Amino acid sequence: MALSTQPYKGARDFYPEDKRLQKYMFGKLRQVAESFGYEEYDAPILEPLELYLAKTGEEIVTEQTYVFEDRGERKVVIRPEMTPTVSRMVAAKRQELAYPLRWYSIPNLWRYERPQKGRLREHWQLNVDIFGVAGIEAEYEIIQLADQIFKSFGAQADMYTIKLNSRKLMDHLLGEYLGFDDVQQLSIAKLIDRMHKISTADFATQLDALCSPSQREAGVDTKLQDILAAKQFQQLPDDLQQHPSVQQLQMVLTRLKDAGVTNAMFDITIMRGFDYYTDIVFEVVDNDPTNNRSMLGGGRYDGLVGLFGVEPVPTVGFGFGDVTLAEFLKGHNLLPQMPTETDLYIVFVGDSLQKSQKIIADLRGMAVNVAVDLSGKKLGDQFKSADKKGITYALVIGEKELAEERFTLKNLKSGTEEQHSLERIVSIVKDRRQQND
RNA sequence: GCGGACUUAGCUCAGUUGGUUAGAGCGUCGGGUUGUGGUUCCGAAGGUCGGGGGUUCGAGACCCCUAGUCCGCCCCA
Repeated sequence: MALSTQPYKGARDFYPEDKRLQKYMFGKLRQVAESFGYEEYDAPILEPLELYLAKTGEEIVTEQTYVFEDRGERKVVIRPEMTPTVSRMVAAKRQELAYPLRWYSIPNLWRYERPQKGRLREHWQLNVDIFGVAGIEAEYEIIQLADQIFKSFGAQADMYTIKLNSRKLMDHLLGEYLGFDDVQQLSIAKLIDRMHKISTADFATQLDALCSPSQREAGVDTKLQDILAAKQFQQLPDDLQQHPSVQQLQMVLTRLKDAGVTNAMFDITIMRGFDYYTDIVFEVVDNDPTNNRSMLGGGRYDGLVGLFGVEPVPTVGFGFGDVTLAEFLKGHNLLPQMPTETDLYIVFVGDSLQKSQKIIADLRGMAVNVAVDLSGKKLGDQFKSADKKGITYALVIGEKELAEERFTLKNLKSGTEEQHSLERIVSIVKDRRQQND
């Protein structure tokens, strides 16, 4: 049995054309984050198991992460997410950092589960966080940044929707307002989370099953369904409209609108899991019905840094996975041509390779990316090879060119061919590269 | 962890109710007289039909197991 050439389950090989796409996407992400003053950080891919146990149940950690014992008998996890790590880093330097702290990273993350559409075992995820701002200015800035990412890829406002909700609102609604106990709240929250996946009738049935007989009698379940049908704040009962969390959501949405973000809306069904979020949560979903899933998600988590035994630091952040981003870009036809980094492919007539070494070095010295044909094949095959690599320009060097110090530059896309000095060739080749950027 | 579909050449696939040496297109390689490719012409290589077991005179096809891929569920950081 021969060795398998497949990559590990749920992980991807990045051939140069795949890596080019990744470089393009990450480049834009970095550019936008940095334009808002966010600084890039990184951390080890391994973390001690305890870091995740503190925040999540043991089951989810041991069943859905890569966890193992190292040679020193330490329990180690390959990080499934970045938030605990960045919280740890901030806590470690709690006193000496300048707030508000604006950080971002594009970590490689792993989760142990069965791969499916838009969800692999290994992926990259942009993480953007702002630390030290208790007010909604933080939400406003972070969501604006998220929106700017989509715009930077050329997305139109009708291609995606930014949905906001508040965990405080939901806690108040399910707890004080409707009177569900803690266990019920958790189950109902999970039910609401997958509300869009099931039919209204199924939702009603499952909700009914979670209510006590007296709650059913009082019509609590229908009351909740009515509220969940609300598309705007005005459709909420007056009591809820007066709740501070609603006021805050309204303010964030108003500010976003003023900033030209027209596709942000209130969506009471957005739950964002159920772990560390403490207040406003948000998601960006693809409007393409065939990819109707959340691409980017985040919210406020004011409690995490404090878990490390330091004064808590209010935080708002989001994560944005590379797989869902790529699907969005493909689905909406937003991917540009991504040419190779190689500017020039040098082909030889006869045995001129050795005599051309200085010319090649000079070209590289002038910041041209030069690949040299070493095949010794006939000229036509050398052109074929350059074209297959996607390189636009081929430079022919033979006895004639070496003697005249004028070289034949062939554009392989158009088929045209001209003789120029080395300096002229450098400027032509660089012009083309700038047009692509 | 559970369920469904799929797996034939490097890639995309065809292969009739089980019947001789398993096919196509694209790609790859070689050639069409030694300084011009991507279009064309000629030719070639390339497959224990995912792996193992079974039924049968005979299996790419039928049955069982197993691996992998994809799609759902659970879960979602």
